[in-house]
Amino acid sequence: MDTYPIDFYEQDTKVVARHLLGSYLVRNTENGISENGIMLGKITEVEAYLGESDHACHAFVGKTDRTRIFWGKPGIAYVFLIYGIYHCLNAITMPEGKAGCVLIRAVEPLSGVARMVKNRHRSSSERKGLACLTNGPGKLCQALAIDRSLNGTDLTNPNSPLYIARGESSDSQNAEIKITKRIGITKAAEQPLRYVLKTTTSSVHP
DNA sequence: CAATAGATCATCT
DNA sequence: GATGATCTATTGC
Repeated sequence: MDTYPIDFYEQDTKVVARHLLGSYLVRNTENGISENGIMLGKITEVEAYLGESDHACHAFVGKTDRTRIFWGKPGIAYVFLIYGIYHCLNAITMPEGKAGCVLIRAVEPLSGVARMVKNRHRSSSERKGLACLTNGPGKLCQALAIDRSLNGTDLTNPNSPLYIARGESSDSQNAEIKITKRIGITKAAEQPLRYVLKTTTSSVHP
């Protein structure tokens, strides 16, 4: 699978966000034993966080131990703990020296699904089916075993335990993308910076 | 079904 | 000592 080069992530955060839709999130847990340590999902929902000027972005507060990564190399994973329980995965964007990131909010499970179910091991999630397995930032991190130990991972390197690979048609996606306000934030909540793939296999009425 | 309370901790003041 | 870029379980119509 082809990863994106660094200059892909150097683009404007909104551009990167839009193009990450339809790309693949690959988790390689490489236990050295079985080659089936790979879990794979298609990115279906993201949000853009625009750096120092964006009140909702962690980088808004300036450089601290936690946020310094924002101004570093693009194409790097920023993983943080939220509400003391769940993790969120972001890809750092913009050239070195400028802050920005894209939050991965949802993926469609494609490979290694059994392991994802196991990682989540909620009895209720088995009842609700696959649709509820990775359709939230905290959920997908749980399913793909993503935690703060992966903070700083190079997402452009296919040898990383976690990386992002190109989708099939990054061109003709414009018509399939829905843009809405970001979810779950209290600051700068009005801006339309959430990007959703319309091809949501709507799972209604269980 | 819609609304909401509670879990739980790294980070920053 | 307060605060979340969330999720689940529970309550109340």
